[in-house]
Amino acid sequence: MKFASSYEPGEYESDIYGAWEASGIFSPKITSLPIDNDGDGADDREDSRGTYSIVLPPPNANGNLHIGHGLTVALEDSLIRYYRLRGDSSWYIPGADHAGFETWVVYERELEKKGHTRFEFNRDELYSRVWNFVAEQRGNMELQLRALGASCSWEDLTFTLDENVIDRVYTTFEKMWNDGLIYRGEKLVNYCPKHRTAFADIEVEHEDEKGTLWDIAYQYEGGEIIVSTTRPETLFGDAAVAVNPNDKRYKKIIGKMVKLPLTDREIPIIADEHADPEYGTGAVKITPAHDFDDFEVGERHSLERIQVIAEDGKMVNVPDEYYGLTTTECRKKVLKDLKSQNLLRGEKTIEHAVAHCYKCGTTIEPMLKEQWFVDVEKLAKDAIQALKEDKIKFYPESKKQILINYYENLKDWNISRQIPWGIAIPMFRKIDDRATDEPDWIFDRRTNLREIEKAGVKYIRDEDTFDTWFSSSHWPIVCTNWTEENLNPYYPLNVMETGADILFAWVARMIMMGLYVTGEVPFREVYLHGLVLDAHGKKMSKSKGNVINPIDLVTKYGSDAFRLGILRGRSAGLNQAFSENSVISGRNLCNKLWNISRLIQSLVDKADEESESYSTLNMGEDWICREINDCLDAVEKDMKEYRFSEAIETLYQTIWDKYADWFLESQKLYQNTSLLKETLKTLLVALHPFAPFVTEAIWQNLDWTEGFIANAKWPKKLKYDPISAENFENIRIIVSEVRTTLAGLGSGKNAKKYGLLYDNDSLVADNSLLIKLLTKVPTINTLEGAPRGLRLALANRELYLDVPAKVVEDYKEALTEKILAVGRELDALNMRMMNPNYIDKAPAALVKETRDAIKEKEALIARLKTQLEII
RNA sequence: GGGGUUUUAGCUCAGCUGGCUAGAGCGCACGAUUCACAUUCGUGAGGUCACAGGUUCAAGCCCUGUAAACCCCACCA
Repeated sequence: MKFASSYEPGEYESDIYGAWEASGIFSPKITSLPIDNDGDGADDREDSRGTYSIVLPPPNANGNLHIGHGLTVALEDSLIRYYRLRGDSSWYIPGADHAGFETWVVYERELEKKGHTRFEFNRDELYSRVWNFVAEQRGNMELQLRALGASCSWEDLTFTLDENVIDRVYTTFEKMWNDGLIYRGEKLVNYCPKHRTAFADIEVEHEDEKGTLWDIAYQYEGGEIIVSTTRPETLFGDAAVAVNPNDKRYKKIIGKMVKLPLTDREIPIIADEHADPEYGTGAVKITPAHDFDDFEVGERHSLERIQVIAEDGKMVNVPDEYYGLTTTECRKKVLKDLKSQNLLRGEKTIEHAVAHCYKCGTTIEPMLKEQWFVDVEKLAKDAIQALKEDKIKFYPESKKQILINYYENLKDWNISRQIPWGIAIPMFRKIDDRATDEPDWIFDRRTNLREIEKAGVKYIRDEDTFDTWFSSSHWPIVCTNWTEENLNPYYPLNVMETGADILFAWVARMIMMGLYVTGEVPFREVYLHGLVLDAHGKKMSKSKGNVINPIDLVTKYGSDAFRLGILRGRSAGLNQAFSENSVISGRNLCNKLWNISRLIQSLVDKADEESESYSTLNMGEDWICREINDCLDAVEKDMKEYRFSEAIETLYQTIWDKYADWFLESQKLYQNTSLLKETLKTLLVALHPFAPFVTEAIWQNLDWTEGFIANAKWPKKLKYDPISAENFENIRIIVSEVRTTLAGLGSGKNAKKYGLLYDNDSLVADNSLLIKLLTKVPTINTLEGAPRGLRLALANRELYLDVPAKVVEDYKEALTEKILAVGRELDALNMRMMNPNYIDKAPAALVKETRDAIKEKEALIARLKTQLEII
């Protein structure tokens, strides 16, 4: 016997994965390139697609997978495996992300642990150090993906720093540069003084915090104006005081020069809509170099941008006594000095949003820097158009409009990062001042060089690297090897499956980049999953200690159990709780299926006949064929609509409740082995996308299966007799009623005592063995003489449990309750029929259904009442 | 400040185009049993579907409003 009495995933999983990988079934070769006879760019073959492609959102190369990756793989691999079974050439393309900033933070921490800082090394040294660090870490993540069952084509693994990726990124950058979509600008950027790098808006986290709003007097001849600020230390960078042009209080003094406190400088009072008369004193100091709003006010009024906070977070361009202080120290001193000069006129506590570095929590300092920007206007416009034309379908649907709103308000994209770990920006700055005719910046791919010479002019490479999202927005393009010359059947991807949290950062940018580079959307559908929360619906975090490691669950319960568990009860776009219970339930299903197979294999072993083709021989067999077909229909529909949870639910019910508890039980009377084989194979294949390992382990253990189930064909519908199938439903109803009634009589042991009597019922007579088996009643006989015992609550059958009069007496109360309950149902139905509008307006079929139901209930009540009278 | 999502059994969630006598898993209660499986089998309890109106023959589902929770976006000094 090959089947142990329970399924032990640990004994099979790694061997199975190894066998799959070695067989090459995960690596689709593009066997036939498109055939384009008429030159319209479209593939002329009838079945022009036949391909199914998904890229794995590349996990960070520097660490372990977390629960979100577990969900990602469960979703994506189910799709990939399903379409592979359906006969498509499925391509699951794995990747790894150098994760510029993320990895950099991890590495810098390592450096600090060893007592070093980044400033001891130059950019190139740092780059190669991180490269080695990542190379050490990367294998982990890839092994974990295998443990989750991801049927990736490993030979196609793409790393975000692979040469072809960098190449493609440079090509795009060059095209954008030539199209005028790239510009260098001095703008305020989000700057983290700890990490010393700029961020995109999206990488900044805003939090409401308590702060203080101070009132400070700025004096002029014959008067003063009180400004309100939360950042007194930046006053050294003030270029003006703004008031609202409609603010009557200040109208007369617009244009006056005021003396900037603690300095000798004078700044003007200007009129600008930005000043809100309702807020504070209605007058606001303008610091263009250190505040996003003020920057814009400064632009409108051509104000000087005075930088007073340096990149290390310390004060510069300020009077000596403040120079070199941190912003916090400086704030204290400024307040103290203002107070001593009697210029501090008030303070109050307010609540305001403060920007933080999403990694270290340090307050973001708006900083004036020269950076590379992408002009997003046209890119966003094209993306919006594509979305409005429904070129991409979203799951959940609501995300589409959210994305359109995002595009509509998108600001230019800062793509410069001041960290060494990343793709070097291929721009070189002229250092030869005499070459006045030459442009200041030129594009060149030779980023391995620090200096280059062109036409006798020397240029030095920009030290900055690209924002990670600039390269990863090319992911569908680079992973499928799309090129200008190659009509690639795998591009666009069928679906982009990823976390809803990176809709803006990643999905939005892939769409813009896909359209810009290829002229086509990069994927036809987007499925977004939500966060996996802990069992109580709280976010998982290290500090809360509620983090669940997917690999721990895989080790404990098996990969399939994890996949089934995490998909259960989950729908698109929602942040939903997850608990070990659902994994346990998945583990139980695997074991159930294992034992079902064990039973069937043992039955097949015992059988002598060897029939290749199956046919149904009794009602139970017809019934299970019908149920399995319904299940296949449901699963197919669910997969098309990404309803993973429902597909699994249906499979679970079909395998456990229908196949095992009814059909296999009924097969214990005698066995139709060819049908057993066929139905088991069908169910195994249908479950395979979700539970790849156990289905493969079983497949390999069965004597009558070939090849890998991972590479099998999706089952065809089974043939059966529908009338016979429906008859089995009646058996089920009878059996259920017997069981319920027996349970209502008290002890389950009664089943051993009481026989079943029938009057003129050929269905029961013909299937008495089966009914005995399923109900455990000892005898089934025809009723002789007057009715006796307990009549079953079935409308159209004369069935009695042969119980003594005293027991019937005890059952009286239950019977009365039953009559009342049916009566209530009957009343509800009658109410419906009494409404003439119902008969007029409801569909005829429904009205008939109601009429039939009424007849049935009436009959049932009549029978039960007779029974009551007999008692 | 703007937007979105959620609210159904003790817990986690289904319920797709309105037809529902509202389902599942886990948990709970009662019972069974060693011959595929205790990771088992059978039975059951438990819900005015957040609240208030409305549309409809018919509302968990559609509309309006209210409340709560969560999330995203946003420069408010």
